[in-house]
Amino acid sequence: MIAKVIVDISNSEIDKIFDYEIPSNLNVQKGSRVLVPFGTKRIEGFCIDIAEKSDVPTLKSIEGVLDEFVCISEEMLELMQYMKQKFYIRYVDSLRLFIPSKLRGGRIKELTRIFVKLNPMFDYEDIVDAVPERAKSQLAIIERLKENGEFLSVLNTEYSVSAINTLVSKGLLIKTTEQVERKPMQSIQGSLKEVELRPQQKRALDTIFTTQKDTILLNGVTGSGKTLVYMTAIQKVLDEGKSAVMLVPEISLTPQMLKNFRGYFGDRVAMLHSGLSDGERFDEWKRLLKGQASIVVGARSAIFAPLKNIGLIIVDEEHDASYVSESNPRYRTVDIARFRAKYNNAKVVLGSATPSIESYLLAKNGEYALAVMDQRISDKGMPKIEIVNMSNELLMGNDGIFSSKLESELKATIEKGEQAMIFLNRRGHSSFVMCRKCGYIAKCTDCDISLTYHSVDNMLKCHYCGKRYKMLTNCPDCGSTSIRYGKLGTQRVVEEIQRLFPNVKVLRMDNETTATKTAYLDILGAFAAKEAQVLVGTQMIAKGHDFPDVTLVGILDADMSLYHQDYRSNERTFQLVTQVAGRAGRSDKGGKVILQTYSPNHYVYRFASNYDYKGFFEKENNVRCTTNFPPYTTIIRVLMTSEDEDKVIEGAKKIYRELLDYAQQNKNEFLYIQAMKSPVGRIQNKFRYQIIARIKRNKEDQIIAKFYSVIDKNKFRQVSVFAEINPQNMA
DNA sequence: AGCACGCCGACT
DNA sequence: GTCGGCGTGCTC
Repeated sequence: MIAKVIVDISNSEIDKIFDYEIPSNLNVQKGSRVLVPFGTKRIEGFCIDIAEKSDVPTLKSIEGVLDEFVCISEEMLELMQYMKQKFYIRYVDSLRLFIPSKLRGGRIKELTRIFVKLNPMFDYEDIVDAVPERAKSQLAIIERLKENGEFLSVLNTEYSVSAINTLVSKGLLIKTTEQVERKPMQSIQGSLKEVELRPQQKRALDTIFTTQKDTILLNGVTGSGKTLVYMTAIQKVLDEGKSAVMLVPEISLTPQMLKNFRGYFGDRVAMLHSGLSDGERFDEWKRLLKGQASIVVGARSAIFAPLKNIGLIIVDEEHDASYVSESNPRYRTVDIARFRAKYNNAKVVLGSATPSIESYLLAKNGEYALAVMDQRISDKGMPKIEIVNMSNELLMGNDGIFSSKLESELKATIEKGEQAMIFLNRRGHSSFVMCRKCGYIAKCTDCDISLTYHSVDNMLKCHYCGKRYKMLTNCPDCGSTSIRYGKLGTQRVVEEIQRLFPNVKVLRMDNETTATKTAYLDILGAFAAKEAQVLVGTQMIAKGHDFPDVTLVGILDADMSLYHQDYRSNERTFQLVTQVAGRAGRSDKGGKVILQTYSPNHYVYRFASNYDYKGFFEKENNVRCTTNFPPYTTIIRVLMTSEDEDKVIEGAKKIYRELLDYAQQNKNEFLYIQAMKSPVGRIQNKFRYQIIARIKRNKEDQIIAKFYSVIDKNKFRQVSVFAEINPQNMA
């Protein structure tokens, strides 16, 4: 028999199917991991099929089978083929996503920890006698270990290292390695609360299980009880003997959220997220593979969990950018979810208070079923959003960070002993240019996209077409010289609050203060414990815990993402404002949101302040349609990088020429195609050049395929080339 | 990606 | 003469 093998080397030249003879003594199955001779080396590979015969004249033989289980299912092998044709992902790269990294490399390390116990060669009394009377801590350790040994890591927290080591070197204590069973977040236990479903929740469930469509968009406002709908739906498929996938953005995988699931479903839940060690991940993966767990809760990559017989896949916060993988392999989670749902005859539920324009349009056009929950569970309703015009503040002589309104509200909140969150919008790294007097924003004449200021050459640039403009010295609309560009830091905001309210404790949360994984939870925990009255932060504070005592939310610099050079900036700003506003007024105390902007009349704020998603959608959808942006068109970006600038330029020229040729032959399909230096011209010492095309959608598959084939054909040494579809950011 | 093969310069 | 530089091509 012949095995069709993908070798575990990620290289496009080698991402082919190789044939090997299966020796009769080996049990090689479709989906087995195998060891094969390859060139002069031995290498790991995946058997993706078994065949009777091969066209290759001389074959080598498989040398061994690596695991005692089949690690890639039939379903995943089909998914691999799908990912190849849909996202041009190499076979190996898909396969690597499907299995925990621990499995590769042939060494599955069982978790071992160092265990310390009294040397059983001696009697307890002899050991005590062997220690000098005055070595108090050594005696204490012996006493501690009299009955049972202890893990060294635990012992280290109780006694000094030197005392332990002295005993070990005397041979009175011995160290052994013990296997430990890993159970991530074991301490997290919750309890199930019996909650009656509200009519809207029942209706949503009804839609999920009765619709003929495979995908349901659940548009529920914050606090409408989506989680309960998810859990009830999962319970239902579990009762049918099926399994379920629950995806959340990485940042929402808080202990609280995991607790809910543990409380409801207990041991049937496996978790896959970035906080796990390789070993923990492997253990959880194996529990899923063996069917010991039938629910997986995790971030994006959990969509590849080795579950069988999936009945339901939930994608919470569907609009979140983290569902699109931006580095290789690049894929869209929802597409994978829909593939797996189709294969298993299951349902996909996309939940969000603020669905992406693309998803809502699909729901509107009948591709998805739509379920709406527009009422909050608490009777308080949504907190009122008040828009403050910062241009007026400037006219009144206030050029500070806070408007007088926000300052007085902050004061009142602090005096009442309640909490406030100050949100600083810093999405994106480059800054737009704005007139502080009239709110004029510099935009590209060709693209209707705001320009980005580049301090290096003091120019304004459009990141979509590459057009360059001179930096403004005064406003073309009102002539004011009060032109602002640049960013506001969380640190400065904290200082300002401390200056205004010297006795108030303030916490700060941003990229700098959350360098470690737990720092983020620590800060949120401290705030929840009311150790501080004010929390200042970036996007990070938009999601996460419920803080019942937060009655005021201030949004500074809302415009930052509004005028970011990105066609999605309106959508993102709407989502952000809605989400941040949802932090306020979670309890009976109610709440208030102050939104500071230089563009108080912008429709994003108008709709956001009324929590009018539908209104926003209609408007934004219209804008996308008339300006020819996605989802009505598709943007393709080809990025070429190299340490050698001449080589990238040479390669880019060649690829561009070929693509331009193709574009001219298909003039009707192309709205735009241009080659340029990337907005960030050099990253990690590599020069970056790009080709950007905007195309109509009716033949997009064909055109995208052409782009990939041109890229594939033009391989240059020392130049890496790849394509992105509707890129999330253009750096 | 590795690694062998192979064809040119400067060393014992 | 040969050690070793890295350009080219192959891996069932």
